[in-house]
Amino acid sequence: MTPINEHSALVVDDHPLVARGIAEYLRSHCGFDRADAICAAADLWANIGRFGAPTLALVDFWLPEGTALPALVRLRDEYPATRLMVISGDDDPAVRDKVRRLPVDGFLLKQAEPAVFAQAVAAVLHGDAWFDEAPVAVQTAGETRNLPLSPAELGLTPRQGEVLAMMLKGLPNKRIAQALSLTEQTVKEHVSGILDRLGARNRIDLITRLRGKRVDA
Amino acid sequence: MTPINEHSALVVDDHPLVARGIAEYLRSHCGFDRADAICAAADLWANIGRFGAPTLALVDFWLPEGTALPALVRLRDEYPATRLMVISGDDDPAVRDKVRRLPVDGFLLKQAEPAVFAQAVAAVLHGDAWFDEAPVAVQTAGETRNLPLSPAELGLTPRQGEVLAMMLKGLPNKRIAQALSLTEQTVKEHVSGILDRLGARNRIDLITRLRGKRVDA
DNA sequence: AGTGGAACCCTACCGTGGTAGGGTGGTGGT
DNA sequence: ACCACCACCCTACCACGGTAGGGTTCCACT
Repeated sequence: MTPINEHSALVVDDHPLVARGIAEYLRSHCGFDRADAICAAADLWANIGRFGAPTLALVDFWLPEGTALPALVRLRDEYPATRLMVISGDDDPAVRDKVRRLPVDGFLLKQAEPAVFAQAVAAVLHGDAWFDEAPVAVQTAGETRNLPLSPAELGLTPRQGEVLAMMLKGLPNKRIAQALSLTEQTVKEHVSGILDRLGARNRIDLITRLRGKRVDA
Repeated sequence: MTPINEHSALVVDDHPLVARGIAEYLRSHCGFDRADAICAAADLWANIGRFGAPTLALVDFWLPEGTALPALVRLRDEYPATRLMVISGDDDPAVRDKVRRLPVDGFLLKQAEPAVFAQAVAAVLHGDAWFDEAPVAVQTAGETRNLPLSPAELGLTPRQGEVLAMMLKGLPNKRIAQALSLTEQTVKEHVSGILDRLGARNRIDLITRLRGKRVDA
């Protein structure tokens, strides 16, 4: 088994190279004698069985199987001495919230600077908690992080594209009409055309089908 | 400047540790003499100015500023000898599509196995194209990759939660009613309660506001 | 015993969404 | 000159969504 003062770490992330990169960093810059990279929760238990409980476990919130929540509570439960940190790539407030209620010692965004990373790891090893603050006014995720579709690639006319874009913002026909200086009726016809082309029964069906997507002008 | 047969690489990714991890891997496993990690498109030009154009550039599709598209076309334009690969963390078909129309030499998912990574890099260096195939039946992104909200944390009654969940799927009142064995009218009242509580004018407003979110049971 | 809320049902009313079926004018292609 | 397509306008009709009244049961809390 591991000697008393040896520091070992486990990194769990579904991106093999990311896990390896972080593990490597822990070895070279954070004074760990051993750091293993793991890609699935299943391998986690196997690894612990072989090498014993690590000093620190860094676990990605999103794993291929879903969230890491069950794995985290089990880890905490079975190996209470292991320090637990959660890392995440996307800065979703809901994720922060969930993590804060979890029995873990720290939370960190993957886009953190290596120096911050080292600082956080040191703090957690020392017995302190380390929770990343939300960066101010960075509302990337939902809005910026998806590609606008062009009307053409949906088989729509330019005008239909404009109407669709406004529909997806939740605007009613009347508002669309006045925004485009049209009759409500003309808008309705564009809407009918769009629904027909995209195979949706009504605008709600359309919106839910295209949920999260955007269309440009 | 760099000697003729030396291989240098540039890795651009907004997650510092990821960039470093990949760069490290390129050095240790892919025969690169030099591999720099960069986090923003801006630093890219500075680095090239200092060390010359790299043999290979690995660029994340999503950068803090938005997509890497402008940087990619400029790279290809100004340094046509540099082999260009795009990497991405999320497997969005729209991203694949955009990349395929780009003047780049390869595309790769970050969750690829290191061995695949090495293989792809070797192929591209050799002058071949390397485009990752979409994994079959992995529809993670949109669906699985967000946390369900509980009715309670939205200030809703359990029943309202059930109705809301179905509303967000785009179901009309009538369908919801028969699914829950209710009168359409009763559903309407739940809907009114939900709209009222969440401050939405109508269900479309509601759906667009909560776009991408899910609610459980 | 009384109060309040949640869940359920009812009738009635009205605004919006969507379809049908008609029309005009402009543009690009053959 | 013709056709096809797009964009725009019109009237008329009906289904759906949502509000506003009214009501009953059951349960939890005081």
